[in-house]
Amino acid sequence: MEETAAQRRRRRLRAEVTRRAVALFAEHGYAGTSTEQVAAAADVSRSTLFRLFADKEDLLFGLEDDLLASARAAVAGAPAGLPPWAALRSAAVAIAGQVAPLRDVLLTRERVVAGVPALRSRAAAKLRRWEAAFAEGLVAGRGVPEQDGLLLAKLVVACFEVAQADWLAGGPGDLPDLLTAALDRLPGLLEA
Amino acid sequence: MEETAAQRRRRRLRAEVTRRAVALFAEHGYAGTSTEQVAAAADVSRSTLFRLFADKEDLLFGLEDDLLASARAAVAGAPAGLPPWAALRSAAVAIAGQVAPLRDVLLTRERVVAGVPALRSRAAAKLRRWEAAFAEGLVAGRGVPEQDGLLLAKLVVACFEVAQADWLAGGPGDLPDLLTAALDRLPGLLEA
DNA sequence: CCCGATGTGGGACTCTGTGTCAGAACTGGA
DNA sequence: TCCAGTTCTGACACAGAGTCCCACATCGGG
Repeated sequence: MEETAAQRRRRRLRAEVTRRAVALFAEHGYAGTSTEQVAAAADVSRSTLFRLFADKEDLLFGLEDDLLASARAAVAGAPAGLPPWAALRSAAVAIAGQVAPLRDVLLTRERVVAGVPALRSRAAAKLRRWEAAFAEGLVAGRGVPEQDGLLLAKLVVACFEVAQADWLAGGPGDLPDLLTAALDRLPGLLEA
Repeated sequence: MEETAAQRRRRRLRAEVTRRAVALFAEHGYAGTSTEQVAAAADVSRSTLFRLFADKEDLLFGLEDDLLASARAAVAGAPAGLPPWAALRSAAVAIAGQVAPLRDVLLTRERVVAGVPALRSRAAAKLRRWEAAFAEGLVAGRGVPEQDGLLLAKLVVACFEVAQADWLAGGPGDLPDLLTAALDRLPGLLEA
């Protein structure tokens, strides 16, 4: 099943609407921007808006969904000889490289999300989907026990999160390097 | 500042309303239960309901808030000689002991939350508040660097979560033991 | 050219969450 | 005991989110 023309149009429309919505939120605040205003700014009806996005929050979090699938694949597809943790590391670093070009959008979103508890919940949920994706890659592609897979995934996402916060805040180096540094710090922390 | 009579009454009222709300949600589903029905079942007005709880979701998640503060204290108050990770471990195991008697309520809640994405977001956010509490205990009470504290907190919460899932699902042993087991498994996972 | 399927806009509706307001209940003090 | 100030409560009105339904446009295949 290739990708139909309709699907392609839908994706482009989603991306465009997202772009304008984030801009509006950044300017007038999240609560201060109604879905009607977003719809108007994006030249669609409110009906269509809710057909494209599950809810208002989805306007902010629908961006990196493509990467989720590739995360799962990257874990499962790592060299077969690698032990689980090493495979996970390499996959995470690879994803980090793909996240890099999104820095500006992520920064803007971060600023909007920070002030709204409901959005921070949603962000947390998003991270759990990352955990699930990594875990599934380990379990399905490498036969890692389910509990161990989930635990490992949580570890790597925790490092990712810390590294990304550092990176967005303007820390030195690019995201993959910061992530590697965080991952390397892990064993030492458990001993101390 | 002792606790005023008004504060005590408010807490008891909150607990009672929560009890009835969870029961309603379990019976008719979360979406299928309006805040008006909850208010009626709890013999308060809708106004009062929203004065007691921030929002509808809070009816499910306001239960363990007391434990959050005690988590922070438990970390900061662990024996001064203990290294950070060991202090964190002992605090977490202590908290696990206090969670144990809530098993039934937690199970009911789990069943309601499982089917509603928005509630799962909220649950994720709740876990992050635990992370923040543990991290703050480490940073404020023991001078651990902020990033390390957050990372360690995430590790311990990840273990807690895995252990609690196991415990609620009927795994063998009580929560503190399961938590200890998960914590012990951590170093091995990083090497393999 | 027609026809069914899919996408879109419009509008009505329910429910959540906020704000206001008047009155009830409780407080400490004369 | 009564009074004045404060706090709590219920009733109501309102804006916005999200759902539903229907009429209309648009498009690809016979």
